[in-house]
Amino acid sequence: MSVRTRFAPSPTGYLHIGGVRTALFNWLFARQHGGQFILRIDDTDTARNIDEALEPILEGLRWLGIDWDEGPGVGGPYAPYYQSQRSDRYAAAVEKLLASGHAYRDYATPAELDEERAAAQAAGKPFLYSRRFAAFDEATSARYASEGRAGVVRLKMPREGVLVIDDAVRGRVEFAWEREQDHVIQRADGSCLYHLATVVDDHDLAISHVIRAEEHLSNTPRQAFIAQSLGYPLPTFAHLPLVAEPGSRTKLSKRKLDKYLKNQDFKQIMEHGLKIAERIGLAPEADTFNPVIVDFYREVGYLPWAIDNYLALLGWSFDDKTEYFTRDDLIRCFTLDRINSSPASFDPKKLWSMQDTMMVALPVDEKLQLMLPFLVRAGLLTDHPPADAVETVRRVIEAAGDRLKVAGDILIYADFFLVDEPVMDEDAVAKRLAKAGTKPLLQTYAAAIEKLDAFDTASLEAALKQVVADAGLKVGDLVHAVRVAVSGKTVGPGLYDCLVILGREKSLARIHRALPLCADA
RNA sequence: GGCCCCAUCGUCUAAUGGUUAGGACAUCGCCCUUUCACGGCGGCAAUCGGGGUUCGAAUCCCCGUGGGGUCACCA
Repeated sequence: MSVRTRFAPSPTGYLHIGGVRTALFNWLFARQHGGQFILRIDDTDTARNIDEALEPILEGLRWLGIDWDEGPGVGGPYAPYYQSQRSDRYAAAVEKLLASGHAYRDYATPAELDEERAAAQAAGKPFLYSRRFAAFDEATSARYASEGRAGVVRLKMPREGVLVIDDAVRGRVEFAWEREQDHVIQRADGSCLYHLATVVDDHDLAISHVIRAEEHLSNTPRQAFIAQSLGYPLPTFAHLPLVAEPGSRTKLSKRKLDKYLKNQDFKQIMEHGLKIAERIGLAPEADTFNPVIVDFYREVGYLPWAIDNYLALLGWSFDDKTEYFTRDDLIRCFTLDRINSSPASFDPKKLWSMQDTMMVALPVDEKLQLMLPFLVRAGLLTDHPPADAVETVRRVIEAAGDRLKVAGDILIYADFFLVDEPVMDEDAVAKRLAKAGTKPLLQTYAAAIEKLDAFDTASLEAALKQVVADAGLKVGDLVHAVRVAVSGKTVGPGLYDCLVILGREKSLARIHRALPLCADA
């Protein structure tokens, strides 16, 4: 039997980092076995704007390189891949379950159900529906209907025995049938619910392995019941450990951003992202600008494979040492039996570190291609920048070296090269230029580099050392001042690299322009 | 609360009965250094508790304890 896995997102408008981990594991498993990875859209509930709410999810997956063999955009032999378009299959399954006595029509009102639930709770007993308004034949149905009651279809769960699931991650798991509710599978309006739909689809699409998060483990009995009642063989289940909050074991949730921001590591990642977002005019208040959502990383300029690689290690490991994988290596190494069963908390610092390592290793040309769009969006470059501007950026990237952690960092390191006049940071000026004695030093250095034969890093450095030596001072007394004078800030690539990239003329102009900011001494 | 799952450094994890319990991130110290960053060297740091089984337990069993998930006409 060929391996077929699926990722079945609901069109919610965003791709959750935990969802990506699930998708990734399904994808890896399918790729390793030469099987198919299917994308199915579980939209049984949401009726409106599916396209709009789905696009960010598809885009996120594409960006991450998680490609699907069947599903939206690519079609496939089992189309359609939207649950909203498969309702006739579900209706047929419901009829079959009704006919075989595995389900029944129920006419209890929500209030009557609440009453039973409250009574059970008062008695300290687990709630189990009495089936008081169940209709097992047409006549009873008709009678309830004539009373104005609306009917749903419920599963008629077994009330004895145990279900044994052999989970690929957790091993043998047992459930007592008597603890299972008579879940609703079809609403009063005839539409079907998730559990029914997912079982029918997994069977119809010939899914061999259902790899999903642990939160679905307790849903498994009702799904197994539906499958068995319909005569379907059970797929292999693999329940993944939850992706938990930083420093905790609670499920990671998009809505708890405020809480996570109290975590220093998380906060740092967010604030760094915000700094970049601000420069490219992104609305940081946007719902999706959140490190729990994949969009955040794409917009800030992370490398997609860094996300994949990091996420692969959340709940899975290859051995005691290997942490960095190429795409092919990961596909080759991945196995279900090395998936962990305890929750794994999301550590933004570890992700950052992998991102850092991968970005450093990236060839300059590739960095350039990733970074240019950020400069365009920030208005520092035009849509089709002239070759000399691109060359400047390339030289900045080389000079900045490993200071560039994400593509968006180019905005912090390249901005002052690309404008006529750098923005002078007040604190930087106060700290490095306003000091007494700085002005004559700068003037002397300006005069020295004006006369330099070769305007290169070695000559610039030698000249600077000569100037401070003549004045009986230290390198630090001048180098910081020059940096602020030409760039407006205290941090950046190596100073001599900056001067060379700017060129003699601009460097001199900037130093002269900064002189009035110095204290008169 | 019922049911289910889980339990090794702060975090991700390795060790599938025999290791001084290993690695990575974070952290701390030192070195390098014109800023920032990188890098180098070193340090701190864990088997939840109690009983068994065994020559021997992080590993197997039981009981506690703790954490988590789930209990919808959501997915």
